[in-house]
Amino acid sequence: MAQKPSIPKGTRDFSPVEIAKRDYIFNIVKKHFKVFGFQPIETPSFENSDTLMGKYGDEGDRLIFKILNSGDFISKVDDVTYSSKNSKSLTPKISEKALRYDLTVPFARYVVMHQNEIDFPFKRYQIQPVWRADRPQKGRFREFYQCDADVVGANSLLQEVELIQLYDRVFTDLRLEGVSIKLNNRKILAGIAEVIGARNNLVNFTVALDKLDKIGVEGVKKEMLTKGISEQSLTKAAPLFSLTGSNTDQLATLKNFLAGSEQGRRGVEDLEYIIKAFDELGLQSTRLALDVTLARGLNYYTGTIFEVAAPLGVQMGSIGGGGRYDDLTGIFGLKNVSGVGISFGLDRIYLVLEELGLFPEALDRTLDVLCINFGEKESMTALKLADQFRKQGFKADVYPSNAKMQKQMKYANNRNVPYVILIGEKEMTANSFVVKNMTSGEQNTYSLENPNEFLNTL
RNA sequence: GUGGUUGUAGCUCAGCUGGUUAGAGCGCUGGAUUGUGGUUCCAGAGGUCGCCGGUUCGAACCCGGUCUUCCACCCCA
Repeated sequence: MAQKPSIPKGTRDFSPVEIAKRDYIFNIVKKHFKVFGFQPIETPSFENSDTLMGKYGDEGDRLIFKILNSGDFISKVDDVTYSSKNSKSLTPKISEKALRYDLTVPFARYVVMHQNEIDFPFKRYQIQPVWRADRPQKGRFREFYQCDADVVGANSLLQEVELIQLYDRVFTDLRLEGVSIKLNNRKILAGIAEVIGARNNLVNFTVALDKLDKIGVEGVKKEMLTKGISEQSLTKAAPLFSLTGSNTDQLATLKNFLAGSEQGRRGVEDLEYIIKAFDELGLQSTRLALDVTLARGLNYYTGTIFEVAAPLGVQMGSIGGGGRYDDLTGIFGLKNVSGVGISFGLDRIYLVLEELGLFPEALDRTLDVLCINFGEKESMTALKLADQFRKQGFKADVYPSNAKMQKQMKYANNRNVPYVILIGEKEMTANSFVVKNMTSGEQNTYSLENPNEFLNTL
């Protein structure tokens, strides 16, 4: 008996319309990647486990899909490990490969392995699926695409400025208005922790701070207290919970607040440079917003932190993120190579565009003309005509069988074909073809000698 | 990984405290219409009620497990 087929949790099939929409986004993103001078690379879908494990924190390790070794792997496990029933110690003995969790760490690995062939600064983009053994939710999948652009080997903040421009160009081109690019700096977060006396608790402090817009001031304070941050520290941090005003105003407040921390001051300088640059350069459709509560990717970001929020009113987590990491390739033995990069969350951008109805209508036009099949002789003539159309780049097809007219028309209708071509006995003798406009219902006759007369109207 | 939620026809969903043969709309197939779709009318096909087990004279409905969906945590694109 045939069983009902299914696909794993958090994965999806993509139908033709969906592919057309995905390609639409891909192509726009790619176009701008190229225009900004980025070059594409690809890396394997799976890596050696030690390349990935330990790079994303404990939480990340848990979410990495491990690949079982081939062969009789279990017999090679020593008895002690085997009977310990401890997943953490057993896993490395039965699995030495894992599915890629993001594109940044594999890129770092790539840079180290190919350092002698690469001309630095190296700007690369990469569009490939990644896998996370997460629990799915809306806009959260276990297999999804990331589109990354990173620059390695350049310390200059000019890169940050360019990456923000890149975000701006892509979202403008996608006609997605009201996107905000949130900006912060790891050095500022470290500076704050230093100033309020929570230096040893930086990660807990920032993770809690990151939730400000979600759980409110009281919620954040509560979480910080339970994570061992003192009452005095919280009192000192109070001004941060109510930062308001323009980016410049906030920077001024921060500068003051962080005067006692060298690291903090450097972070402020970084942000100041970037924000000032945009006073001069301007942005097309996005908004740049300083946000000290932003704390992403703390496991490797060391400088700038980016996060892109969908337009107000759209219920969706971040649609992009990125940052600067001074030491990423250091893990793989290459010191002093700075990197900065951004990522587009393709699947989420898709959902946002869908929700706002921003996909061009033309995307579902998968066929420009369909020729009705009237029989053997007629279909041969139709095929010749279709061939001429195809040679000129139009999407043309001939219905494969001499089915009932009604059925063929219905097929054309369901496929959203704008023009149907009829070549029957009458047309054959007159050496002509009839074009029916499926929107208006109008019909026009053209000569088979000169099909361009019709094509020129398309 | 923790807590909750969902699953009935291809799709969206009804289905009473557990009681004969599980329904609707849309879609599909055929006909009205032998060269005209999208509108209309008529007829028809299509369901192991997610899966496995239990309670019961009797289960779509109650219980347990499992898979899936969505949500809140954790974390994150």
